[in-house]
Amino acid sequence: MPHVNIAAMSPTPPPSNPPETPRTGRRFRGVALEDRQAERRKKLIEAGIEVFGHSGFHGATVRQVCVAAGLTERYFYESFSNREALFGAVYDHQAERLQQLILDTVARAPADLHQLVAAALRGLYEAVRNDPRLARILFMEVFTVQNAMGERMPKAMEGFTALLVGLLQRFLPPGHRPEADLTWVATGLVGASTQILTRWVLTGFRDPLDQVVGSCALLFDALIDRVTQPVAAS
Amino acid sequence: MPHVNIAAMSPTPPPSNPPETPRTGRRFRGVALEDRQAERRKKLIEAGIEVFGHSGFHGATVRQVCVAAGLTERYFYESFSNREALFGAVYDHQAERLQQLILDTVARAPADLHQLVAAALRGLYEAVRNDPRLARILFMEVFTVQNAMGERMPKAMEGFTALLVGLLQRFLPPGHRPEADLTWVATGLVGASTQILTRWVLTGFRDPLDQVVGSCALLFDALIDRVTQPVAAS
DNA sequence: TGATGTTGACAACCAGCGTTGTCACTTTAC
DNA sequence: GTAAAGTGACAACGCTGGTTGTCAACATCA
Repeated sequence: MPHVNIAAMSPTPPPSNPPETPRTGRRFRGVALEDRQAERRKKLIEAGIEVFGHSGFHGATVRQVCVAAGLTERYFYESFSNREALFGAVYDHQAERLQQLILDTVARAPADLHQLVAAALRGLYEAVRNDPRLARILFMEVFTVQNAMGERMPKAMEGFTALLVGLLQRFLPPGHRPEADLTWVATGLVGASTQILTRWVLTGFRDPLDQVVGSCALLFDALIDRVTQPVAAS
Repeated sequence: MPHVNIAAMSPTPPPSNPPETPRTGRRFRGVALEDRQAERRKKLIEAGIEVFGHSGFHGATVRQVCVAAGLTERYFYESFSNREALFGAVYDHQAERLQQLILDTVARAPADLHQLVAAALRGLYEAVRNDPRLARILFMEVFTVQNAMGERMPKAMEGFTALLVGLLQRFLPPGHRPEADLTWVATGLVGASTQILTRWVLTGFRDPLDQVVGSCALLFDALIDRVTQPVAAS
């Protein structure tokens, strides 16, 4: 058994809501208060993805989000105390999507680490190409949001990094490198992936997916080989 | 001769100002108009580094910058049309510093690519540790400034990437990889370096320089070895 | 049917900040 | 010495956007 608890990587699994949800308040158009609120919150997050992903955090206004959500400001403040709070929720939502995607790939992974890496990267890159807002929110805008992101972003990045460290430790002969070094190396690989991804987005996905994924995988493979094989020279 | 024109990498070398600078305007406290303006501009950029590096672009205000510079708003708008313009100048200034630092390392580089990479990374990381505002401005805040940065940031990143591609092409047997792939790989390595750097900054330089540089260099070395040696298996 | 919860549209308030203007004071040039 | 340029402190304007409040229309439930 590897050290990594892959399940623990999954961000805040929805607590299987207790069967007896005490529905309070008056029903409206047939739906309970909680459901209406949840529905609005969902709409706001979806609108947040759209607006933040398009205009960025600082370019977005609460009013824009509300228009996109088809709701009014009042309901914005019903679900979120301010714009930053919405961004936090949006970020978590998107990060969860990506992590889940990678975890799925890892779960039904081939035993070969190289193939596993290639598959995970491909899934990641395809997802972003299908929805470039992902990249902007997760890898660019985060940096700009002061408060929540001093916490959230490192957490998410560490999530990916830890997953990678776990994989490396699982597949590599133990004791080859101290874990601290592995963490830095994994950090670097995460950075390489995201930088390539970001540039790919910015250049309008000009180069084919295979080339981009292949180049990124080459970095992973090189590192894996290097750490796997006993040191040769120098 | 390698393809790279290293000199061309250097951003906008100051044009050796013509000997006969037609000093206009009245002298004040013994200095000419142009010199006073240049002095103020310099102070503003220095203040910009301080304020942007501390509060970020969106957290900074023109007034803050002016206070830090010991000047008034009027002189801000004398040198820069708005806050974004100042950020652009600050960014260029810092990017130039770093690029120059790396170019210096490369210039008096050992013939061994591994040692060269290690030296360059060490210089880079030391510079940032000595002035963390560098990292924030160059690797974080850029993303958040819409207009100018859609241009500037890619340019600067491409600068580093192109330098790296040039190095690889110079030291590697030619024709091993298509250049397009090399560019993506170099992009990844730049991303790895900056991600590690950023995380190092955010964790308060807890881990020792040697460890961080070593881990980052490991990625470079692994890639270099992999591309240098003829493909083994797989 | 009537009282009350719910919604939507939108005005209003408030603060911050970019930007421009005012004015007294200092330095320079003649 | 005097007029004009230069400087510094700071007020003032205008806009934008976050946040709260108003009000009429509609839905629900007794």
